[in-house]
Amino acid sequence: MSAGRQKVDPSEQAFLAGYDASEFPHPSLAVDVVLLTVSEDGLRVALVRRDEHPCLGCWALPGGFVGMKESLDAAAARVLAAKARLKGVFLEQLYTFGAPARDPRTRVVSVAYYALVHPGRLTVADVAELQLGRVQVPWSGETGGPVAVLGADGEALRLAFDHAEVIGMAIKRIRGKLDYAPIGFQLLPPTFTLRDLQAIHEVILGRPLNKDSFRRRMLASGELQPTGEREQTVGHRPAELYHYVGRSARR
Amino acid sequence: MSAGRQKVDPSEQAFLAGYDASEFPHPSLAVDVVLLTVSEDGLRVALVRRDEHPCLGCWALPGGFVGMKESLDAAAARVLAAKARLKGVFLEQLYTFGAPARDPRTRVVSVAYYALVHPGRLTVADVAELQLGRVQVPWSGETGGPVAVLGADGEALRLAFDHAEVIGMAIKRIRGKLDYAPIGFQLLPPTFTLRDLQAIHEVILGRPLNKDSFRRRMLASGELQPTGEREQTVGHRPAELYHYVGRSARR
DNA sequence: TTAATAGTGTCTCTGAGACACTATGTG
DNA sequence: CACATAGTGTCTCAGAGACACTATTAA
Repeated sequence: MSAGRQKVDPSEQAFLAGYDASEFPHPSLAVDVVLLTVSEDGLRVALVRRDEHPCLGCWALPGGFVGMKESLDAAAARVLAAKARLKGVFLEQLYTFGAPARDPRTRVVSVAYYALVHPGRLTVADVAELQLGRVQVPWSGETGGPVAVLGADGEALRLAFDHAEVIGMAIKRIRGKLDYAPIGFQLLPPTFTLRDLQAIHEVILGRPLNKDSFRRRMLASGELQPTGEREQTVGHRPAELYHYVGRSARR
Repeated sequence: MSAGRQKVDPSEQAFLAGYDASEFPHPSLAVDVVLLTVSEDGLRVALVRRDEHPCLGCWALPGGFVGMKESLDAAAARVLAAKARLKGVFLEQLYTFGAPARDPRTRVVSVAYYALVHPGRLTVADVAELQLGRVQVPWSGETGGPVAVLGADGEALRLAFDHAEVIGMAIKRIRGKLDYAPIGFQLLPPTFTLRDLQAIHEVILGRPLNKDSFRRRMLASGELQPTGEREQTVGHRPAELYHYVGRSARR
């Protein structure tokens, strides 16, 4: 229930059957953001290096505590702006992780968000202690479970807390939403070819897609509008450039 | 991020860029459970009457605060056991609601869960101040948004806080998951006919379904096993009774 | 001209909807 | 018997996969 805990009178005590008064000190509340992007060699996630205990030297998702007068969405947006200098990107709540021992020091419940962005909008260099790890998904379909993340030199990164699970949950979610929500477009520049879009879908789903069927489905959706322009200098016949116009343009 | 807040040394201060130290008092953390069932006249949700301010006399979702050493899932299960005397029912996290002013007194962030149960397992009489309201969904498909809930005498109930939104989110979620997750079976007794199952699906989706196609789809899924028994005394040809055997039985 | 990819036309296969028909219970 | 619903067989239609073919650009 959503009652506050200012005055705990006997009637509220009775009302909250099963609630132990000794539990009144409440958990800390944080947000963690799974910032995903797709580069040429696959799916990538933004991680920051922890410079203190616990998990010193591990890599963690960008995160922060929720302010008292701040909505959860606002907290996630603030974290994204502070850690990755990003504003106005796709950002959606994912799941809330609250295992009692997920942080060994104290109780921290974390509301996880996921964000999607085109790599062109990301400038890793200007944010210290941030890297884009390569995500390795050890399951197919929407099975779910923890993932591995590889660093620049190909070795697996040590991930902090339950963040391997959190990233896995984000992958599972976007795989499920990919074919009915405008997710792929978030990972592309404003104008793109159908082949670009298919590559994004294949990277997210982790399997090849049928070219013909993909083209038909995308064009039939009415969410794409041809710009009349073509890609430049590609060494072969250039493809038409499209841009996303959303659901409303559907006839 | 999932760091605790025991010792806040300068390096952590720098690490948590954008985090204001004045915000350290953290929000209260609660769980609310959307307990849904399907009776003959439609979808129903369990509500408890608030007997104090704010929203005195309104109807609220069963809920409670999260204990310091209790997982979120455990808190939701505890609430369900305390308020509705239910154990072992389907229970899954839904969404976390954290608008700063959702509770007018103090900041309460609520992790919403939804539970599904067959009405035969519910005994409303033995729990005081609990009623099963009739859910009226004012949108179609998976549009989402708040719902209305009607009391026994047909008038709309005044719902506490943002609980109309929370229930709406639960409906949206189960509509989306209905055809790829074993949700319908949770709302039926262990043994049921295909017509029963179709009625459940129709109530959840809020629209009629094609009988032939529904039968084929369900039988082809391999998740149903005929018991060899038939329903009794129905005034016409009795239908075969099935029970749910899960995904593993798929060939 | 050749290489490489863009884009089209068409065939088949599968699943959903529609509908007719048969089967089997109660009153 | 009539009546109501269970359950089956079959036709059609729409979307996905497969594949052949044409189109268009760079080198």
